[in-house]
Amino acid sequence: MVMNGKKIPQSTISRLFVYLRELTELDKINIRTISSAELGERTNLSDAQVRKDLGYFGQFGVSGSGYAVGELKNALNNILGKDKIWNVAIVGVGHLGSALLAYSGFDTHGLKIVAAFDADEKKVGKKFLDITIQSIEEIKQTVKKKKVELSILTVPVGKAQEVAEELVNAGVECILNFAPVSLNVPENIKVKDVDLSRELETLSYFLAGKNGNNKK
Amino acid sequence: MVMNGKKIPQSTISRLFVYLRELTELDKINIRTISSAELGERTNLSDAQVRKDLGYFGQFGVSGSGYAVGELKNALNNILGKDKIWNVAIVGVGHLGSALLAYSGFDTHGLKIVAAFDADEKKVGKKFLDITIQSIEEIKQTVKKKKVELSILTVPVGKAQEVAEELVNAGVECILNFAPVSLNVPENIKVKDVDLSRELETLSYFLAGKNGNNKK
DNA sequence: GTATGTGAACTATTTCACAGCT
DNA sequence: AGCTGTGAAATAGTTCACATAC
Repeated sequence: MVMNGKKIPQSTISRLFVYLRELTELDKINIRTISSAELGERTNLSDAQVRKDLGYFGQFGVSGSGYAVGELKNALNNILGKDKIWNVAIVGVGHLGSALLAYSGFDTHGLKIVAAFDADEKKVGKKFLDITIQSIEEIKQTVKKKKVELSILTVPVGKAQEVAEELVNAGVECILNFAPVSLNVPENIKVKDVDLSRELETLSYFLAGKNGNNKK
Repeated sequence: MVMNGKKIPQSTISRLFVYLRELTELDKINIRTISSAELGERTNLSDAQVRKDLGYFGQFGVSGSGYAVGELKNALNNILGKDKIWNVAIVGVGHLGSALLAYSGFDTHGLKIVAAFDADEKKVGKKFLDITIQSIEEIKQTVKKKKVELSILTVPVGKAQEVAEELVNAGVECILNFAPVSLNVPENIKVKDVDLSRELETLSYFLAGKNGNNKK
């Protein structure tokens, strides 16, 4: 992406959320200022990395003393669009899907689960907290009615492409895909893959000692 | 990492697993050869990327015709150390932990869950399939006894560092960390972070339209 | 003195492009 | 003719290092 003519790495965005989380903690325990070195220490990143990341968005620090925790927190909240609450749908209420449904952490991140879908007729109609599981056929109308903006895809590999198309068709623009398959969707749809087996496999590869180093 | 004097990107390793998965499918449906362009098509990667990745490990292709599916599959299985089965422990049997415990996909990836731990006394002793949940105190002896090589950390943020240290102390060298916190562990321990909230947050940031493009 | 902000240098990774093999 | 293998070019991302601000 581009900002003020500078290109901002995707990884910078991801780290901003980490800084924000840390700043929120610091704020709670009444720490008022922090240097890039300290913030880096707490997040396992270099001081230069912290400054560079923040530098893409403006000048938040004070030479000689560091960053004002509260101010920087607010700035990041603003930059990251955390003022808004996003409506999320979970598609596929198997083990992983129901774990995510039950996971309470999302609210604190501006994400609200408003719907859940499953192809299994036996599951349809069941309630999970305050969400009633609906059938896949109802995706389109529910996405519109509940203004779903983001969806989490936790269906089996074989169904993933098909369901993804249904979501796109219904107007969803962002998909967090847990199926270990590459989804083919239009350019304007943002897909993020989370492939748990692959993460583990990659780890085990490194464990096998076939690598030359062990750096993170 | 280094191989034949060439440096191999971490991301190449990760993609190798994707190729392997695809090749296994192709093999099942009796497709004998495939070009880098076709394999790239199926995995949403460029032909050049496919060839470059494979090129780090040797010459597997035939000019003019492509790669022999079976051969390449075997080569990758070998390179990635998928001949071995890795023993995995899950620490923290909450929603996510139990979803992973129940997730059957691991076996097909050479990963075998051999133990599960939880701090909650009420959960200790309960069985999940053929795994009995043990208390955190038993980590050290069980890791040794069951030869746990890889662990999945699904405990609350506040406990993560402490439990990670216990795992390291018990001899575990690889941790897949689901807690949204940076673990401080010795250099030789391989940690991979999977931060679900962060993935979603990053997606929502892009959804907010504050980015300049929508490329994946 | 201490810590930021930022070009410049460095490192990593991807894409290009084409010689060479079948 | 078609497709690989691979240096070279291009692009992306990180770290350095220092002038500048408080």
